Amino acid sequence: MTDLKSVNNPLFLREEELRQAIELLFFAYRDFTAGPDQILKDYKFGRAHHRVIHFVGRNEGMTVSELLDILRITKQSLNRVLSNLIQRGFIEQRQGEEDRRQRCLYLTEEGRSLEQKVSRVQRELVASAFREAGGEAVAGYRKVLTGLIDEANRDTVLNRVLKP
Amino acid sequence: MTDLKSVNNPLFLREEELRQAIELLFFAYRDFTAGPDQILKDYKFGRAHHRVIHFVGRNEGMTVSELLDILRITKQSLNRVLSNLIQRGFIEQRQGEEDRRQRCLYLTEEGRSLEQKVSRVQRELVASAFREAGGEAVAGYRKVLTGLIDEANRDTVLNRVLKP
DNA sequence: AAATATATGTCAACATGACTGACTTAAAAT
DNA sequence: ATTTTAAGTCAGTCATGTTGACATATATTT
Repeated sequence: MTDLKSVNNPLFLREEELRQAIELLFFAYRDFTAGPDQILKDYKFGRAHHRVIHFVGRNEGMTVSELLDILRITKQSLNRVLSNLIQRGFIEQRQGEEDRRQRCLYLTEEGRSLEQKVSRVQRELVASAFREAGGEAVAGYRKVLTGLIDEANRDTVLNRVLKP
Repeated sequence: MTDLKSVNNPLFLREEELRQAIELLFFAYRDFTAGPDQILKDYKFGRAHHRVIHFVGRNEGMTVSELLDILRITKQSLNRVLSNLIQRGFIEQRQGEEDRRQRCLYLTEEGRSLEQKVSRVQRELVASAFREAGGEAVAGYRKVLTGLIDEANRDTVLNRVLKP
C-alpha cells in the first residue's frame, strides 16, 4: 500500500525535509561546540568565555560596545565573563585613542595561546567536514547558512565575518 | 604592497576560510533559535522545553532514556523541564506495554499545537534559506553538517534524523 | 525464590550564564 | 554648561546545566 501521507498531503515531504534540516543543524551544532567545551573546562571557562576570546581574537582592538552588539547579551552578563578574563590575564584593555571612553580589547599572549588551542580543534572538525563534503558542498553550506541569518542585519554580520 | 600574510603563509587563506565557516555557523544558529525563543517566552518555556517538545513530537512514544540519550543532559536536568511540561499538560506519559518500567512520552493536543506553532517559524526560516540557496546548495548544506556530527555516533544520529 | 540490574523519579546543593533595574564615572558632543 | 554616550557596578532573579545520594517498581539473572 502506498503511503497515505505522500498521496494525500503534497506538503508532507517538504515539511519532513525541513524538519530533517532543522535536526541536522541541532546535532551538528551540538557536536561542533563539544570540542571547545571540553578544553575550556580545564581552564574553568565556559562557552561565554570562548565567544569573547574568539571575537576579540578576530577583532583586535574592538570596543566593548561592538562586542556587546555581536554577542547580543547585556553588559552585565558580559562583564562577569570579561572581567574574569581580564583578571586572569587572557584579555587586556587599552583606553581608546580617539575616544578615551572606549576600552579596546586585546588578547594577551596567554589569551592568544588559548584561542589558538580551542580554535584548532574546531577548525580541524570543520576542515574534515569540508574535505569529506567537497568544494561544491562547502559553497552550498555557506549559501544556506547565510540565508539563515536574520535578514535585517545580514549585511552587517557578513561584513564582520568576511572582512578579516 | 601585497599582503604579507598570503605571500608568506600559504595556510592563511585556508585558516581564514575555516574561521569564517565557524562564525557563519555561530551567527546562523543564533538567529535560527531566535524565533522559537520568542514564542516560547509567552508560555514561560525556554529552549530546553522546546527541545523536549520537538523530539517527543518527532518520536511519539519514545522513552525517557531515549530522550536523555538525544539531549545529552542528566535526568535531573530533564526532569525539571519534563515534569513541568507534564504538569502543564503539554506532554503525557504512558507506561510501556512490553517493559512497564518505561514511561513513554506523547504530546497532548495542546503540546502538538505548540509544537506546530514553534516549528512553523523555524521551518519557514529554513524554507526561505533553502529557496534562496537552491537545491544544489541544500545538498551541500546537508553534506557539510553531516560531517560535523561526531563520527562515533553519526550513523545513529542520522538514522534518527532521517527515519521519521 | 533471591539477588542483581535497569528505568525512572526525587531531594539537595551548586555553577554558569542569561536577565532587569538602578546607579556611577569619565569623556564626548551639543 | 548641559546632555549624551561608553563603560562599569551592585543587587536580585531565572533557566538550565551539574554531582551525589537515595527510592521504587519492574526485569533479568543466578
